[in-house]
Amino acid sequence: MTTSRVTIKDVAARAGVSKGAVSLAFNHKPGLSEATRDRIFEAARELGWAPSTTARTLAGSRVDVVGLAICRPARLLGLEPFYMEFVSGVESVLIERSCSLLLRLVRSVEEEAGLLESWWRGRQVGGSILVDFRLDDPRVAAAERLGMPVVAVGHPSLTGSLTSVWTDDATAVTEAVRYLAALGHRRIARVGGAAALGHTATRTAAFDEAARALELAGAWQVTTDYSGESGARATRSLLTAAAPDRPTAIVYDNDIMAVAGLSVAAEMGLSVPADVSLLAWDDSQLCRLTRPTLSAMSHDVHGFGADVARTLFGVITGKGPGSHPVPTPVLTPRGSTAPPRV
Amino acid sequence: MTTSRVTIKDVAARAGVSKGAVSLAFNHKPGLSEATRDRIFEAARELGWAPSTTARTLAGSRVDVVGLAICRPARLLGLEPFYMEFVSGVESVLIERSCSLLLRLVRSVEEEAGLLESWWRGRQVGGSILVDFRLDDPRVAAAERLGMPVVAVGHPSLTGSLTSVWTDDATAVTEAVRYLAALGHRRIARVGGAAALGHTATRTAAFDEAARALELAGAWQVTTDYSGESGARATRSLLTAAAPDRPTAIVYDNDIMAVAGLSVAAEMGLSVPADVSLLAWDDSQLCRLTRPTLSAMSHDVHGFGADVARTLFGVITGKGPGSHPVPTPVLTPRGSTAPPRV
DNA sequence: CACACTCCCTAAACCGTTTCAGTCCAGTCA
DNA sequence: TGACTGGACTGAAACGGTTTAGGGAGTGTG
Repeated sequence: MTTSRVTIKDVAARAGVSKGAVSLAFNHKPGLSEATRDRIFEAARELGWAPSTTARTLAGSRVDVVGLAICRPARLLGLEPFYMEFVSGVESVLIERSCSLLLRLVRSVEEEAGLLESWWRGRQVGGSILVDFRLDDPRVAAAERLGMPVVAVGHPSLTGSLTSVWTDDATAVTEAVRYLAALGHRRIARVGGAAALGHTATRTAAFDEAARALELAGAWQVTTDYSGESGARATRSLLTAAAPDRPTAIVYDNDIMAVAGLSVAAEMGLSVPADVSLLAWDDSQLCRLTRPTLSAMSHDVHGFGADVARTLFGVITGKGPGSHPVPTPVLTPRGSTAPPRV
Repeated sequence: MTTSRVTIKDVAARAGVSKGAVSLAFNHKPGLSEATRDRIFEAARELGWAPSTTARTLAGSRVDVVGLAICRPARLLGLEPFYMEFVSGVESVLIERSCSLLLRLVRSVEEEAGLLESWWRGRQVGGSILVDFRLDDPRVAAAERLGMPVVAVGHPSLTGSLTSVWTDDATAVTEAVRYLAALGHRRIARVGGAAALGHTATRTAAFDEAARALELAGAWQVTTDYSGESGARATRSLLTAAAPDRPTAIVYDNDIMAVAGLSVAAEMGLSVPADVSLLAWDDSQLCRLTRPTLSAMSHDVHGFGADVARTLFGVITGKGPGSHPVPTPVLTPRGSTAPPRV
């Protein structure tokens, strides 16, 4: 049984002031004596009142909701530790601005572009976070046209004039390949993520370049859908070649596929790392739970999410477009990488 | 460059009707001729107008947002495939009602109870989904007091008068233990989840009861925080006992801990399933990626989320409280369970 | 003493919808 | 013909805040 909703008017009456005064107090704006201010807060506390964000939004002040749409098949989403960790990072900074996160799962970037427009026109969000950029992503044009504050998580080459936050995938891939080469590997493969994704293309190009620069004897790349099954299938196909033509090291684009690869190697009677070295990406707890433990290119996804959120607030408050690189993933060697058996 | 926002007034003007008429048309309410209706939609299409949800909410119609607060340490969240899959199930039904999900990570259920109140008072959400019930959970009283439409994901014994959706954990645990006993195991352990959680208590009680009923020679239970590290630690401690006193089968409360357990067994030179059988819970893709593959108590988390969302809509539209069991997890035997070595 | 200048605070307009009491009009019936 | 009915549509009042022009009181100045 709720008593009829308490509004700003009740608070004003109780404090013996006008609605406007209450509004000023709650927005920490000048023009009120300290005594009045206190009286207002006291009244609000007694009545258990907090301003209605809906009314506040309608009246034209800021919108304290930020949007995040994710476009991946539901089946794969659950398994990617990345997103939840990213979201928790985003939340950590939203919370201190008392903002909320509007989360939406979509089936295509086109749908997401439409969603963005309706969010923005309907003033449902004050800004949005865009992830998983494709080449020629329609969201870039949509956000630019709407003049909507967004932060694009992806390399500036993919995100047009939008403010972007990105990890240097090219350098990370290069470092991964160099590391394996330094261990003595000459035949290296990479099991990539979704081909449609921009950062997959970046990594693919960087891998090619690194392989060329190091004059590797063999370099393979395949793209997948990030699922464990795909990772297993890709690994199986890479490892069926006879020993001299087989890769001696495989780099994966996430850790799920690396775990799957580990399992396939065992199934094929190959020992890791003696017969084949495995290197994961997006280092989550999972990499420390396997036998052997998985070496990985690890980065701080939580902190990444926080950076993105902070950058979005910058854009919302009118900061011009910019490009914000975050620290490159660093190599964390564990038990799955070693020099190849001679 | 956005042109000044287009509102219902513009649409009304263009269609040559009043604002009220446009409202009627867009809410599919009677009182308008077919011709007028068409004219209105046409005008709206030309202007690219959609009603502002903010104004709509303020004007007192329904709120098309549902809340979900999750209370687990950020570090663990990322790894639990459960939540993202659950969320994707929830979304699948929200989408067809064109609703959105307001997601919030909180640090305690007390904080969540407060959040619930501010969400409800501020009309930010039309209802909420409550997960991870504790014993004597403060959210029950909060939701009851506010008269807020919520669905509680948890056993009715924990959720007071709230509408609940729940899996029959007791039966599932019993089935798991029976299965292992049927294979010939007489010494069985369980590595449970967080002790504070209601369903952990349910499972613990059911395990005790099953062990008693089957007159097992040994039964162990520990609670953890669901993390891989904890799972590993618990497993290590269970398996250090000398052979005759050691459990020959271990049941885990999620799959991350089971994976960790598998790795610990290998580290201790024990073979799975010959020396020890392992049974996971919350069957995700992960269980098929290990060597051996993990047997699990599996259930359809996506469908579960969808059920919960549908139930919430029922509550929002005034359906009285109820208790909705969903299918009990079923045993999916794979490579990690077998009769004990004699 | 008149004037300007501050400082607090109020009143009213406004945000973009929904809702509801009416108005208007064509049609039916006695 | 006049009374009544019902359908189509309008106008204005909410909804709960923010914003801003301006009013009144107090202080310093010439």
